Amino acid sequence: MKFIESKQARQVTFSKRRSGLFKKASELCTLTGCELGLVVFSPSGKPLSFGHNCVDTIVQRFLCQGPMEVAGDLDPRGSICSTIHQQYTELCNQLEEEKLRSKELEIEGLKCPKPSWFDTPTDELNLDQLEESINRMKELRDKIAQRVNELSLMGSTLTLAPANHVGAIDLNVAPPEEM
Amino acid sequence: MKFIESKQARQVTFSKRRSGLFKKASELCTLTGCELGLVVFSPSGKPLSFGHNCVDTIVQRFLCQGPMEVAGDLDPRGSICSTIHQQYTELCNQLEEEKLRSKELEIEGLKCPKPSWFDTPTDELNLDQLEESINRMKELRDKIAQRVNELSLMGSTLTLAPANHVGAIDLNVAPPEEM
DNA sequence: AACTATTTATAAGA
DNA sequence: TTCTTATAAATAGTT
Repeated sequence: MKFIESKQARQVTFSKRRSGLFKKASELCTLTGCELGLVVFSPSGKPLSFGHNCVDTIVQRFLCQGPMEVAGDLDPRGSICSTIHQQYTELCNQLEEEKLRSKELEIEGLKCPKPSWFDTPTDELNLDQLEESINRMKELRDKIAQRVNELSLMGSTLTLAPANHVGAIDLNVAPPEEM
Repeated sequence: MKFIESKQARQVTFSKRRSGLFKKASELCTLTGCELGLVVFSPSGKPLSFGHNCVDTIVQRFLCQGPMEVAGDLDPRGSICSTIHQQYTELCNQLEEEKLRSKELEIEGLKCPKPSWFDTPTDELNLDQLEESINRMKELRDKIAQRVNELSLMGSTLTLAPANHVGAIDLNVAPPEEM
């Protein structure tokens, strides 16, 4: 038993034996209830599959994304490898996309503002840091004062609550022992 | 022709017909030079495969986690295919890793704290918000005072800069026109 | 595709 | 599982 040289005879034999093979496969399933998947690429490169639903769909999905018509006299044996190559290329693209996505998310993450000095618990600060906080409060105080003035010049109808009127706010930092 | 009820007879039939099927498949390949992949799960769930390396390894990857008996290695280019398959598997793993990384970065991004009220530009605040700022500053002032006291009780060798000594800090909110 | 001689597969029994 | 054998099925060669 060896390769049939005549292209025509080969095609006939393929046709007969392929249907025989599928029949045998089908019988095996009927008789023993086994699950089975079978893919055959014809000498002209056309994929034919048979099998239990789940197996078949998986095999088909992987091997036969689209109709695999082989143009001209290309070696049909190349078809599977070229399909694999297609899959491989697709995977490469997916990987590149994922990497890009990761990079974007990473950049986004770097934009994430660090928790404000104001929010760090006071009892974890040392004297230097406390001093820094005081200085920042001074800056903010000045800005607020400027903004209050700005709003009053604009004739805002809103006013500060009595407790926050000018001169009524004591923000001096005074240790308890001197209070 | 129907399902064989007897478990034993079914197993025997499976064994015989399975080898017959594989033989037919093999003959089809020899005679027509087609490429072919075949997977059968025995009634006991054991996967058996036949085919060209190319098809076989991929089918294995998709269908079989467990050990597998492989019959048939008709493709002399098997080593090339198995290399491609190795690369494919590796790519799959890389892709999974990337996806995991993206997911982690995404979760990290959601943890990103919102910018503190303190950091919002003063000149975008209205009187209510300014008042809120003043009140928060008062809270912070008290906490800082408490912390300064705490540190001095602990006998810290560090001290506040002269400008921030008790009584020297004027954090009163005073509009410029009254300064 | 259909026919038929021949080969091959396989069920049942061992 | 393997072997045997009677029978059934598949198929190569032909039309």
